Amino acid sequence: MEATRTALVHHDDSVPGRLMTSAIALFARKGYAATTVREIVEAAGVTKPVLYYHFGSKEGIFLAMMGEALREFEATATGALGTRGSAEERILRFFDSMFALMLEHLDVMRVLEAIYYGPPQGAPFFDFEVIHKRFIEILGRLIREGVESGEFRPGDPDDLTWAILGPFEVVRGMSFSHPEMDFGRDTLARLLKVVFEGLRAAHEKELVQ
Amino acid sequence: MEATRTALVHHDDSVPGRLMTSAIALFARKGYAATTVREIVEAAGVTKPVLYYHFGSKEGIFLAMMGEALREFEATATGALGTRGSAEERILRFFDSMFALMLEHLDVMRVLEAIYYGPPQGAPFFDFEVIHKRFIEILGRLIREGVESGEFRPGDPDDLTWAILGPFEVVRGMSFSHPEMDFGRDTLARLLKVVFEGLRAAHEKELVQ
DNA sequence: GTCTATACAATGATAGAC
DNA sequence: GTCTATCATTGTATAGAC
Repeated sequence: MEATRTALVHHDDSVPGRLMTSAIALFARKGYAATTVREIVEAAGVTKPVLYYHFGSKEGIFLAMMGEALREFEATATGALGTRGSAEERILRFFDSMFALMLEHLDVMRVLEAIYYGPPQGAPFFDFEVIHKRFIEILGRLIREGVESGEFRPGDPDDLTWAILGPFEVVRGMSFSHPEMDFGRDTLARLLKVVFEGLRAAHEKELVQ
Repeated sequence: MEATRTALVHHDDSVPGRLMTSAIALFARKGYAATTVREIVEAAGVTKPVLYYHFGSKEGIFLAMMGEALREFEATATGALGTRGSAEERILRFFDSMFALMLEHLDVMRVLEAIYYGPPQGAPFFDFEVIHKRFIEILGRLIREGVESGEFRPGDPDDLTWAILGPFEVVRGMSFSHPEMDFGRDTLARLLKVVFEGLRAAHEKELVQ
């Protein structure tokens, strides 16, 4: 059950690395429950006891995979905060970093999100909540700074936070369901700008409100 | 393999209805692959051959479930279009109808989306694409009308469409991952208003662009 | 660390009586 | 239409040799 300590998401060609690479690809393509240990070890070119030796169980390799993802997320999120500029610029930069990280590890993210948003598929418990919570917390702080400085219009900071999260959710979803449409970082930036700016025509602004 | 023709999502207490109710709840809670036929029939208070008699297979009951969902979606989407008002009002109404439908069938949606956005979990093929496509197509048409009438500012209609989809994606995700937070229809309406209006303060509008 | 061989429970599905 | 009993297969996991 002991997990390895090396960075397995950036899979080297060691035996545990190859096992992890295979597991990620298979979990992403078929789901956790539908993937068999036999398939994982065959794709890695080893036999079953090798997986049990290195990861202890099917659950073990899953948890190792998620643990590594969590560490990378924390590092990137923290790094993206140490920049300067307007609230709008900092929000753009934060989303861009997070989305780039996601695109780098699309398969891991697919597994992670399938379980976070959907049925657990028999996968062991993993506290995805800390990731989601931290993401929203960072975003909320950036929004609040923008409201306090007068850069953003007054309004419920929570509502503004959820609203600006929208474009990220859209490109995230499309990256999974329609990777061929290439909803990349530029698309995300464009959609964010639309939300910053609003949809209404200028002359409508005073009319409605 | 023959599917029943009655509305199974609004489960009556017939035997096929009870089987469908159980299957929906279990697929939603554990995932398609992780749910066993034995669990379904036990929850429905019948034995295994009964499921095979009515639905032919585990795949059969899944496909019946999705077929029913597709029919309900089509009916609601078409109904939501026959209303008048400004583009903004019609968009709000369209989203509200779709979200209400989703909340009514949270479990079915959880299964559907887990497979649409994530790994298929060994579930049989179902063309979810027609649902997604029709959703976007309707939204795009409403946006284009608003741009042409001058109600919305000029801009790439596709970008505006994806941007206004954001709030829906946010409340959808939160309904699944945090049902206790009650991201309901009112929240959706508020977030949509934020996007219509934009985040920037009024005096910033001309400065940036 | 990796192998062959296998234990053993659970799975989807069916035969045949009623 | 629903049951009991059972099948063949596949699942995770392990023992023991090298």
